[in-house]
Amino acid sequence: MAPISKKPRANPTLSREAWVLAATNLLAREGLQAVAVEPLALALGVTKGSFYWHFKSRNELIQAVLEAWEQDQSADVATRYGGIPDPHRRLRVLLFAAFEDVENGKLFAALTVSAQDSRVEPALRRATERRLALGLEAFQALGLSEEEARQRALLAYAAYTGYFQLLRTTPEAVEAVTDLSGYVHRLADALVPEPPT
Amino acid sequence: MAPISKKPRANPTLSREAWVLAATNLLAREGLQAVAVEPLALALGVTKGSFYWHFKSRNELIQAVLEAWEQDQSADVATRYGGIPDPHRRLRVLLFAAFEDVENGKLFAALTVSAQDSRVEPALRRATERRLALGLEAFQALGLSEEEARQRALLAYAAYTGYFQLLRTTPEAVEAVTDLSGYVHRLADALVPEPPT
DNA sequence: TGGCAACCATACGCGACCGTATTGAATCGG
DNA sequence: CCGATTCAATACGGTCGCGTATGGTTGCCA
Repeated sequence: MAPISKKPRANPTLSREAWVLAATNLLAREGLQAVAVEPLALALGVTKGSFYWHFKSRNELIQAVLEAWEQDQSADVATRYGGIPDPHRRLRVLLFAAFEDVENGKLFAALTVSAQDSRVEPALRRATERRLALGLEAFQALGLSEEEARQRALLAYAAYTGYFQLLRTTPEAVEAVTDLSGYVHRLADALVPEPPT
Repeated sequence: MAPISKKPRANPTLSREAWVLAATNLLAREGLQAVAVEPLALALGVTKGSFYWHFKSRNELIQAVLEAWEQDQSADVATRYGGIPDPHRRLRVLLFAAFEDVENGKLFAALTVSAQDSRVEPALRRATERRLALGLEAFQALGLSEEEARQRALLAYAAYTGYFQLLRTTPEAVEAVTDLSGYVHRLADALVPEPPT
C-alpha cells in the first residue's frame, strides 16, 4: 500500500489558480450570481475558511476571473489573427475562428448576462471595443467606406453575440440548424463581398 | 383649497395591474433579480403589506409579468404581420418592425438575461420558436430550400438578439453606427435575395 | 523536537429579501 | 351610521450568502 499519510487532504491543497479556474467554469455554466463563496467552497470540498485565506473577498475572486479572461482574449486574437495578408481570407478566418471556439463563446455569453455588474461592465466594454475595431479595420481593408464597414462589423458582431446567446438560452432552436459551418458560411457570404475573381 | 381628505392615500390605491406594470418596467431596466418585493414596494411608495394583498407571492407577480408579455407579443405579430402578400416586402417589413420596437427589444434582452430562470425559460423558448418558425416560413416563401431558409432565419434572429443585447451592455458601441435603418437595410439586403426585378 | 507558516474548519454577526400574522385606516352598501 | 370589505403598515421568523475571528492540522526546517 502506498504510504498515504493520515489525511490525504482531499486535494493536495488548493491553489489560488484552482479557485479562479473553478469560478470561471461555474461562471460559464451558471452565471455570475452562481459564483458565490460558500457554494463554490462546497463544490471544491472545502469551506469558506479556505477561500478567505486565498482571497480578500468575493470581489477579488471575480476580478481575478475577469483579468484572466481578458488576458487570454488578447492572446487568442494575437495568435489566430496573426498577419494574414489577403483581407478576404483574413476576415473569413476571423469569423470561423470566433464561432468555432464554443467554450469562449459560452463564457462570453455568461459575461454578457451580467453586463450590469460594475466589475464586468468595463471588461466587457473593452472586449467589445477591441472586437468592433478589429472588424471595422478588416472590412475597411476590403475597400469599404467607413460607414459601411462599421455597419457590417456591427452586424457580424451582433450575429456572433446573438448566436451564443441563443445557444445559451434555447440550444434546441440553434441545433435545429444542423450545420453550424453552413451558418457561418452564410454569414460570411452575406458580409464579405466577392473577391475580385 | 381642495378638500384633501386626511390621508390622500398617495396614489388613489394600487391595482394589481399597476404592480405588474411597474415590475415590467423594472425588469426591462434592471433585470429579473431587481424585481423584488420590498424594493418594488418602496419605489411605489408603499410596503410589502400591500403587495401581499394583491399577490400570493413574488412568483405570482413574475408569472403575471411573463403572461402579459407573451400576450402582446402575439398581438403585435398578428397586427404587424397581417397579410402582406408579396414575400419580399413581408420579410422586410418584419425586420424593420422588429428593430424599430426598441422598448420591446430591451425587454426581450432583459428576459434573455434571466433565461436560466425556470419561469422565464419556457416563455422565452416559446417566443423563440414562434419567431424562428415565422422566419423560416417567410424565407421559404421566397423559394429558398428549407435548410437555407432555416439558416437565414437563425441569422436574422441572432442579429436581432445580438443587436439588443449589445444595446443593453454597451450602448456606446452601437451608437457609433449612426444610422440604425442603415444597419437594418444592410441586414435585409444581405439576407433577402433581390426581388425578380 | 519545538516552532512557524501554510492551509483549512467552525462559529458568529450582519444585511437583504421572502413570506406570515396581525392590526389599522379608508370607503361603500344598506 | 355601521359593519364589511379593501387596501396598507408593522412586526416577526426564516434563509442565504458575505465577511470576521479564532482555533486546529500539517509540513518543513532548525
